[in-house]
Amino acid sequence: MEKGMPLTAVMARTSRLYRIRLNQKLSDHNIDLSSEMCGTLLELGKKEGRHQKELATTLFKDKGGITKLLKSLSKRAFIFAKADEIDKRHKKIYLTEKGHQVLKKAMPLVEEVRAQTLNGLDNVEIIQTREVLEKVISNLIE
Amino acid sequence: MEKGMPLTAVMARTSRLYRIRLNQKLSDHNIDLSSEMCGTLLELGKKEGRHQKELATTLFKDKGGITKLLKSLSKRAFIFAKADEIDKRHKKIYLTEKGHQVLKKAMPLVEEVRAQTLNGLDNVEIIQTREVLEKVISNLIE
DNA sequence: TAAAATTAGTTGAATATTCAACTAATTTGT
DNA sequence: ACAAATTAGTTGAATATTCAACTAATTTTA
Repeated sequence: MEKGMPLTAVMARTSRLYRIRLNQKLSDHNIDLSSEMCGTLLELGKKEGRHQKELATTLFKDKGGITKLLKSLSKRAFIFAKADEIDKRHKKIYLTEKGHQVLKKAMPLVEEVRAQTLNGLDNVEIIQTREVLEKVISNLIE
Repeated sequence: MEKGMPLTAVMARTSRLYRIRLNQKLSDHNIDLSSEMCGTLLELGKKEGRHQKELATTLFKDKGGITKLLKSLSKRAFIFAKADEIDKRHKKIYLTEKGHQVLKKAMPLVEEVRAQTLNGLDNVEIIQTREVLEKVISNLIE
């Protein structure tokens, strides 16, 4: 890797490579999910019926982005939405049975890629790296 | 930031935020460049006449991606291409006069955003973080 | 040297990102 | 109560990402 490359470029490259690896792993197992879709199902797996807005925040998507992502997942019949009866601006998002099934198949693959990603790193390195990235994030947020 | 969030998600978020900041800074100064286009001009500023393929490698784009990026820059008349007379498969890429001018305006803004990004980090942190990211990259490359 | 493999680049499709304009529902301020 | 502001979500446009199919030029190899 080039010495002068900015840290942000190294980060961008790393996250792109991670995404490629996970996409590949899922596709190798004939799972019709992108890594972003997969991340969304993982969040829904933790707790269903969450508001679309809350999912967007958790997944760091803007509101346009989450709309498109959920549309892809709906098209594949992995999720469905209900209006929140109390505040009709909100949509509550649920996994379908098919969504539960695909998530169950995807989870160990996500874990495999995560393990590959962190292979040979000790906890101290991981924690310190997170701390630096979080400092950078707070520098970049207003 | 959520404790359980994977390191790769933190990286993705960080590089997205960086890109947003730079896009914003450029647009605030009425510079018609995205952060990716800007990065491309910066590379060309170091050395012109480079092969498209070489630029792609340096910028971590695939060949489809670099084609589209260079097309955007051509449309704005910031670059032009010549066929390599020795190996006609290659295209050599150059900055136009307009490209040189916009690069000159953009450079200090890139430097501002870089400084903002790294504000409060010491060199040791930056170097260690790069090392961790490079380990992750080598884990993810085959 | 002719066929096969490789390399550089283009294009199109699907997804992803970012932003701005828009609608609809709810909350706030007076 | 009602106008104004806010909030959730959709849509469309431009850019960006990833991959696969394709062309054209060059190199390998048998």
